[in-house]
Amino acid sequence: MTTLHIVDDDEAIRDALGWLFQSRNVPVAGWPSAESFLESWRPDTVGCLLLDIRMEGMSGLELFDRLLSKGCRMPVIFLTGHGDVPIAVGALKKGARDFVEKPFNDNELVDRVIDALAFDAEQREREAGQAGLAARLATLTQRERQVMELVVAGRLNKVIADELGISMRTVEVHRSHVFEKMRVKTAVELTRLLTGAA
Amino acid sequence: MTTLHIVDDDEAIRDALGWLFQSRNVPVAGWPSAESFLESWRPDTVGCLLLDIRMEGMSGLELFDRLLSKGCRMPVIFLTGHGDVPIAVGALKKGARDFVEKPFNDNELVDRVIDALAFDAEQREREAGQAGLAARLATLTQRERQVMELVVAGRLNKVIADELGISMRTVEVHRSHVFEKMRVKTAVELTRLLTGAA
DNA sequence: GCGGCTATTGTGGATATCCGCAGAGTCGGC
DNA sequence: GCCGACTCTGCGGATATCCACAATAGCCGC
Repeated sequence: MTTLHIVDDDEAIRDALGWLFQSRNVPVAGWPSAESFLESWRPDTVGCLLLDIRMEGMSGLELFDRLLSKGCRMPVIFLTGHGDVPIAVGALKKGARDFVEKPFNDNELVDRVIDALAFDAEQREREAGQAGLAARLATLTQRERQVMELVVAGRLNKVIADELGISMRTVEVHRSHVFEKMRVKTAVELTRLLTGAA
Repeated sequence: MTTLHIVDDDEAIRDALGWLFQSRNVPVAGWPSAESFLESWRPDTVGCLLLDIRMEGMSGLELFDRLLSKGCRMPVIFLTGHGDVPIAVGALKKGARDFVEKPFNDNELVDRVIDALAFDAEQREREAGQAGLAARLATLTQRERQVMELVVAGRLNKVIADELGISMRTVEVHRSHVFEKMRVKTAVELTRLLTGAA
């Protein structure tokens, strides 16, 4: 289980939520403002976000926007005592995970947070696989990448040789280097890797 | 542009919406109840749905559920004068396209409907490609399908022959039949077809 | 300048794939 | 019973792919 980040400018609420989640064995971190969380956020911050909408300074919605533009993919649950439908709809359409009104039912909120944390874990697992892939892709040279793209496009070696204006033999060399670096044995496996198939 | 299906038990609202959308050149069909629309719905019904939540008889939400279980993929916009946040959040999380409160702004509603119609058109375009694929897949025999799966899994012919307990030559025959029926020339192309790559 | 990386090409041989020609057995429909 | 399908198999040859061995050349850093 990873951390639930609670951003709310009301210390009493942060404390109450802190107790609630710690009693359910959900690790919690509290932040008194959108600014403070934004400052401490790093691309490798994991878990989920419980975000109050109305706060002094930056609002929860604005924090959400800023995080999105920074590439943050953590699931976000909005919490608000002033929630209205257009705001909820807008937040969800932008990609928020959930939207809960105060006063909330403790068990329900816990369920939603756990759901969001599970989603985050799954998402990171998926991305971990992609990270290894990206690392292997990074070891390819330009030429190898070109050849790889044509191989994955279904071209035969002779056609690739034509298109790149080099000999078939050279294509074979690059091709085998690609297979080795990408740790596959056939063009089909490589295609599956790059198109993200099971 | 395809049809906007308006489901609302208030004739005055249906009429008003009908005028609004017809003036914007959006074809409209009106339904006085969830039941009436559900009855007339067919898997090839296209466009988008504008659904009132509170109605005599079946509610808009229930209609949505029923349509989903029938495999309906039309984008749905909920319209309600009694909307509250939990309902909106629930509807959107179930896959509704949008959620609008009455009273609404005419231009905004039109924009959202047009957005939903465009989404529906794109979605059907994507599915059209898949339909041709499905048709070709249907022409394969059991054996050809088995061979195809192993080919796409990256196995060599000799391995496939082993796994199926048949000779390599037979695998080659099935393989070439698969290529012919699926209209591809290489295993890589076939893999791309089946994994839905660009 | 030497060593390492990249890109290039060739020869030749082992494997794999693609295909036409030929034949055979099963099963279901007319 | 014959015909059409699906399945199975072998032979041989044309292509394609995989790979070890061998070599040339430019670029970059130590």
